[in-house]
Amino acid sequence: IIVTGCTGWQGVFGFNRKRVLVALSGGVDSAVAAALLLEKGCEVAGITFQLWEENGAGSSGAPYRTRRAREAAADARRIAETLGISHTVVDLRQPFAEEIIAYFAGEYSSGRTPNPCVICNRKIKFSALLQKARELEYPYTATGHYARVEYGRTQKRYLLKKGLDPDKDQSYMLYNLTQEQLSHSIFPLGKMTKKEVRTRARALGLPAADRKGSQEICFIPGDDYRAFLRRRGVTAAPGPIVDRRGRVLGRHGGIPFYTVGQRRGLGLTAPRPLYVLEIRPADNSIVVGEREELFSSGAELAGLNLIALAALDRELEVSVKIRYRAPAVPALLAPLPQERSASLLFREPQAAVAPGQAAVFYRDDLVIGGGTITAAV
RNA sequence: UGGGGCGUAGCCAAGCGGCAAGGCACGGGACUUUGGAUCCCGCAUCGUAGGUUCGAACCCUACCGCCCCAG
Repeated sequence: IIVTGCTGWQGVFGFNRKRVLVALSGGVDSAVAAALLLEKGCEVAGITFQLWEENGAGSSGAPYRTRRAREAAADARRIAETLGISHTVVDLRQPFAEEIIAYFAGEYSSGRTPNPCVICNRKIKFSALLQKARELEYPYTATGHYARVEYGRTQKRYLLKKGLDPDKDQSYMLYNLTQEQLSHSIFPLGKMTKKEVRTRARALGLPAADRKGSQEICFIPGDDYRAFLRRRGVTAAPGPIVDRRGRVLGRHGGIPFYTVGQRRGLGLTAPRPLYVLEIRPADNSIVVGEREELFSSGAELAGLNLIALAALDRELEVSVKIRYRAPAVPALLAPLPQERSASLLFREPQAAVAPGQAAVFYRDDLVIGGGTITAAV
């Protein structure tokens, strides 16, 4: 197994910088990442971020998940002990609530479908990780993500690449990272498969080795984001559900509780399944239609973050992921006049292009960049 | 009371003589660092009782229930 470990980085950063601060989530991946760095002779310290904890009993059947969240730090500590490395816990609940939770609720309230992890990685996790690394004088940071970083000599930029395990690749979630963040990042699992990671974890006797990876949004117990929003007092004014022709088919319980592409939970009767095509905050309506109506030929993006390019100054053939769990599809990426904006034209129409979601574009394994979908075209 | 219509799973709803579509909802599983996305699997003997028929949810009769029109 080849690991993008410290050795590979010495050429770039000099010789005696082998101190790595590893973010330990309490799960297998980050634990193995830390272990691999140790094997490479790095001086490793572990850090765990406390992002969220819901106080008070959740609504239906949430206690299990809630407890899990609370135990994550304890799990991480146990892992650190097993590995024989130091470990600190950093409380980021305040900034997390202000940045991520607020964004999350705000987006849903506006009829968009947020991707909190993408924002969190940039603004919270990697930001705090780098800051802590500086404080503690660790030149490198590492996480258990399935992705790769390289320095591109021709581009003179730090490049993000897909993880080699096609089933686990998490580069999508990292497209929003800054050059600064990438320049310090090591992803020890970038060339490994999940299976290999589990095997290593077992061999190392890591506590979390066989635990099933449960990855709901880290702050949503039981995967019920709607209940979460209600608990946070998100208001929901019921409104009409209409079809493309404007016929009223039913009522919805409030725009925040729906997402483009959604099929379940509409409570409508039709010969064929109905999907949410569009959410219109302007008149508080939700437009539904059949599967075929869900396809769009393109999308508009804002908040562009480029990784492999300094600027997008011409059209570019790329493959793009419209959502995390979707294959990359061919598309034409073109700059738009507005700052950090671009348009995408899919080679084949794509289903459920949801405003708020991230579009990440690639050339082969290389992440070119990404942006937030503002509209389906 | 007379005339007409209807009664299919929790809901909506196909079928109109040959082994009960589909959707919603529900249950289970897969997937999983966004999204009640996606993907699998499960889920009724057809208001009741008879009759006709090799065979009925589909035809006939009676009853029960509901709806509309008439007075």
